[in-house]
Amino acid sequence: MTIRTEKTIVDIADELGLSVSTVSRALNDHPNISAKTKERVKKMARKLGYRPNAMAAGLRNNKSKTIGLIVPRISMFYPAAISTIIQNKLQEFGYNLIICQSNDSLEQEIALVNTLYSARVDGLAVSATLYTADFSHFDIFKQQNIPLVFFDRVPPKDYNVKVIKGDDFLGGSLATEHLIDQGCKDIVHISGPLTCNLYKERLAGYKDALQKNKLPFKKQRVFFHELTKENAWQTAEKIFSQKPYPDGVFATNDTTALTILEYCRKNGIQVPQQCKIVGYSNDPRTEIVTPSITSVDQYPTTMGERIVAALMDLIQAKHPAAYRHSQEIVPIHLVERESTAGAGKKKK
Amino acid sequence: MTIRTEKTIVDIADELGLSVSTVSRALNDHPNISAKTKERVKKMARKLGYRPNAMAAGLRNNKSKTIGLIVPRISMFYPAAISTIIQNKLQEFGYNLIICQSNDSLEQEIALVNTLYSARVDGLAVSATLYTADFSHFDIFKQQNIPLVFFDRVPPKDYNVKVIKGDDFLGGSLATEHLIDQGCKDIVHISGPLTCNLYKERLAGYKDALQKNKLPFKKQRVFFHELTKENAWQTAEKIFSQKPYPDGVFATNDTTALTILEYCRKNGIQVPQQCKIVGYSNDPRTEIVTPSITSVDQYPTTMGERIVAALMDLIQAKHPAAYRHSQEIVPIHLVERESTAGAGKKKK
DNA sequence: ATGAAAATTGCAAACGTTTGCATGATATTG
DNA sequence: CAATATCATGCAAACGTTTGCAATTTTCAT
Repeated sequence: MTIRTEKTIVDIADELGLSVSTVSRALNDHPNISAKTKERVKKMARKLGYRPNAMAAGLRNNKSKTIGLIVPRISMFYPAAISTIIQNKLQEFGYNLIICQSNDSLEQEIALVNTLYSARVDGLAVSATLYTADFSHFDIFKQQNIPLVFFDRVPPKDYNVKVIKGDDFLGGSLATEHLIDQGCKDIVHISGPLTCNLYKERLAGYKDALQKNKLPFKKQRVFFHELTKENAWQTAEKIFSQKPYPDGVFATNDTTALTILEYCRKNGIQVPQQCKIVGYSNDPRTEIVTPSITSVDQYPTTMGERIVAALMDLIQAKHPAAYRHSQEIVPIHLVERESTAGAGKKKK
Repeated sequence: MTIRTEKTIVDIADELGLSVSTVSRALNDHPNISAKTKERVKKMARKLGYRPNAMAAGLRNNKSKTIGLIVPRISMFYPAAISTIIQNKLQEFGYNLIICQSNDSLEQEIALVNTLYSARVDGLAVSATLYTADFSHFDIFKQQNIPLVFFDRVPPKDYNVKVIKGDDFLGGSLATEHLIDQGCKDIVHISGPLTCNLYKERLAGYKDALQKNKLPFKKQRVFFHELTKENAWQTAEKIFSQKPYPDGVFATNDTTALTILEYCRKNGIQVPQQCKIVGYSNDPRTEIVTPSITSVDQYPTTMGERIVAALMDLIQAKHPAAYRHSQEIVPIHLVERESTAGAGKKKK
């Protein structure tokens, strides 16, 4: 039933009495082809409505001009912001982007790695699942020497691979220190699964800041949950189920910070007077809520640009030696807002 | 320098002393192949670490198992929410998704259509640019009978194609009527470029509601801008540059509504007492801001699911007759919040 | 005009699959 | 046991490009 009307390079060749090789070279501006032949060919291509078949070219060249991206979910602010940048940047380089979501499921992540490999993407950028501890399903990419870049949620150092991440230790420490500077003495930290480097490092930063400021680290003042809104609400209930209330909360993501704020507002706990709050990622929502929430900005634009730069680098170079561990750190900075306003002994 | 280690179907055949055709059929569970051969082949495939080459298969079959998606930008709530759903749904059907952003540039949109065609996507879903009036660059897809679905921002009826859209007329009218019900007499509407069906229809809904309630439609109470935050702020300044202030504002998107609220708060205009506000899309930000903003929910999940359903339908059926105009309407509903609380003569 | 160098074009194989048709092997029937 | 039906496998072409090498044409100095 399908009416074949797709024009190929062969049609152009026939029409012009040329060989397919000449047509191919003409379309690709090969130096061996005379200017006037190129013109003739291109004109005919336009006339026939010819569009190159990327799959055929890809098969022959063993490259797809396509990059794969795996993120937990594209509806979350930080990965969404990064995806946007990556997509736009890659477009400039003539690459397509296949965006996939693991939905934080290891099983889905594994499946995606395989389909993206099957699609023969020329490179892969990944922010792993919360629970990815074993990274061996990414081995094919290393074996076949296909550019592979991890960002944000990354594997441990011994999984030799290119890594671009934020300075989560510094972020955790700055956030905590800021709360201390604003007068907090009893700071709760809400963390995530420690399988994930992010939360481990932010927690370490939190500990470090307490220590440097001679405040005790208390195990029971650290809460763990799985970073959904529902869980955050439960954690809030736990935190405020008994006195004394903390005078500061450092949440490891903004959704949690927003939920804590909501809980406080609904339960008459004054923010920032009674309890100060800091979040992480500088989600736009933290800015518009009342009071606005102090948060750690992760420069998603920089992150996205660096990811693309790294991929393009690896694609160009492509000497098999590329698979050593190499880590790039994207800076962070604290955006101070109303949720941490206070007496504020100023920083020295 | 590259070490070829990619295993192909030929390697499996050699290893087992079978022909490639048998291997191919075995891997695809063709009925003509005996159970034990299938087992042997699959086992060897696993052992060799074989991964199918999607490009080779695609070239042969003339299908890529890939769908293209073009949206203005994936960082905006509504398209982002839809993309999420589409991606997850397609994954279930074994399709990859190439997400592209036109950045509301017609030029980029045209380029994207061509690359996606070159990639030989098996289907294309599009939410057009604000300024796309001529849709002829999508003609190739129609000519080649490749499933094509427009959603949200869609072409006019005479561009015979499958269309899935929200009920924007109803949305505009419900929003306006709600403001009237809450006691507003002088309602400003902030619209977008009328090249885009969405804004035209919401505006029509606004007019209709005024008329039905015997309120005058005044041209100078409708403002047009390009829906960025900066422009929204300028529009706010224009609106409140002279008295009388409007007692209601119906903004055609949430970013604008949020900006109007911000302006009001900074300038001591009480919301909702002095001025009520309604937005469009039910962006999560409208819920958390103070006061929370009434907005029109567009059921992005439903939209995403319908898009995928439509694409899969077209892919299955594929009788060339598919290119008649066909329109599907996704319902909307008004989510009432604090920004329109008021006397409220209740609806009959 | 001659020959060699330079510029342009063509031939044919290859990329990794899938599939119509033919062939070979096994089972079934009278 | 032959003849036939059924099942399992193989052959070879095709999908639309790209590219090394060979062949042809043009250019240019002698």
